[in-house]
Amino acid sequence: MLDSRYFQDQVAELEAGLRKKRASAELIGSITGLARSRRELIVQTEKLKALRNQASQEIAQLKARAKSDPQAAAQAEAKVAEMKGVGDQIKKLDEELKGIEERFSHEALRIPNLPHASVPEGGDAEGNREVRRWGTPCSYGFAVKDHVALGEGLGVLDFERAGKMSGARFSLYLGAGASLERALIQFMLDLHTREHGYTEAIPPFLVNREAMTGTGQLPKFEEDLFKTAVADRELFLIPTSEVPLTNIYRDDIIEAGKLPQYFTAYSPCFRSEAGSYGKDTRGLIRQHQFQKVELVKITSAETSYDELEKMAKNAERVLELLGLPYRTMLLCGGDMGFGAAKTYDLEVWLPSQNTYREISSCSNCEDFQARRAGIRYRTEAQGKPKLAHTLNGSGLAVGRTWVAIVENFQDERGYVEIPRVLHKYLDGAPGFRREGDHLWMTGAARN
RNA sequence: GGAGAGAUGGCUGAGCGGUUGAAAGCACCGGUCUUGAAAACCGGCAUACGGGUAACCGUAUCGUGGGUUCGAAUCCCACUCUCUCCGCCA
Repeated sequence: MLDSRYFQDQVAELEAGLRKKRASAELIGSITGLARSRRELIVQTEKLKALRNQASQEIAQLKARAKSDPQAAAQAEAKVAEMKGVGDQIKKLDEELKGIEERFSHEALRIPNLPHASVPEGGDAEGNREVRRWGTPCSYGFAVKDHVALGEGLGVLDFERAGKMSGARFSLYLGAGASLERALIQFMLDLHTREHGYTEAIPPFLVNREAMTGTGQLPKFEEDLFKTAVADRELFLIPTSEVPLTNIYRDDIIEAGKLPQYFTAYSPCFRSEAGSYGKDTRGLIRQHQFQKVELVKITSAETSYDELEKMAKNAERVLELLGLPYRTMLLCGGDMGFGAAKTYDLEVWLPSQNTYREISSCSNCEDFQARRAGIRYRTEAQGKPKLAHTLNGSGLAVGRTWVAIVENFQDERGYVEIPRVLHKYLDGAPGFRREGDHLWMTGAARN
């Protein structure tokens, strides 16, 4: 949620920001009027409440004297009668205010974050700016296969059986395929906890409506989520562990000196993919369930942009250690997500598609999530709490990393060479074969 | 799933329906004293919203939501969560 000053005194800035983000200016709609009515109603009801509080004290004092002073008793009765109407009036105004507040937050919660000044103009991916490129795509002396052909060929990936039990956009990894996925998770977590200073977490994978609202998935994007309702209890499957990790400090005040906080977690992620019909229907690229290692930072307002740069580097490091060519894109306003003020996307090279595909997205949400979720911090022991800044990034999407490894490191036999940093996790595992210094995924672990 | 107990400020813990934002203690911060520290003493110490250039003022908040009342931490109802015991389970 945005600072309420944008709905009152800084409407022009709000409009400019929304324009840059290619968000409809209709979003502003009635919100400025609602903000004004809200303020007026608050002034009105609070005046009445002050009157009532004062009268209540007078009544208390009069009643205390009433035993010995019949006049005081009569005065108390009169005061009570007088206040009867005021109470009703307050109740009426409170109801009216509640209605306004509901409409106000209904709209305010649906307005996206505004982009940082350094975000380029642009309406779609065309407007993104490449900031870094690493590695050189390999040239192959044979016809490259995509990861589906390779995975099914090795017997480590089975979409047909996954479909039988769950439907389209689900996958079944088997044998060496599952081992590779698990090794990637372990490798990423080890790297981020041991070298990048993140605290590992295993958070809940089902969260409530408040948590989803805190990070911005709700109320606007409910149709993108899987929801469970068991015995009247409403829970949502997380679309990313950004949600539980960021909510660790929901409604908290973090004491001075405890920032920044870094968290990393592996989790499955669940997305309905409503509205992506026909896109990426083949393979692991777009699934209802996928695995991800997430990075989340809670920082002070002063350091969040430095921390964003570091976070993007942390994610890039994973690709570099795996030897996967990538480029880093600074997203333009129109291509950014709802809560982000600035986003870097990492895109990995996929030979079968002859292009770079998104594998990580690192964003600074500034205080947008913190305001919704009530995440604050103190700069000094006695200081006023301030809204924290929250950042999140993939470190990385595991399924897509699996795809990139299988495709980039395939050979003519249809085997996949395993990057050196993964050897310690996979050497000796069924479905892998050592040839000198090299380790290959050869599949055939299945009977 | 069954039975019971509870939820008050950073923590512990009082609180007859009426100056209770809330006693007391601890913790924390500032000061006096001290060569320094401790002890002792004095003072301070919640958050949000609204008004005001500001000093400051007002309102709300005692798990959450409703109700009764001129007035609710205190009474009533519903819900949530926590703890204990039994059952079940990884």
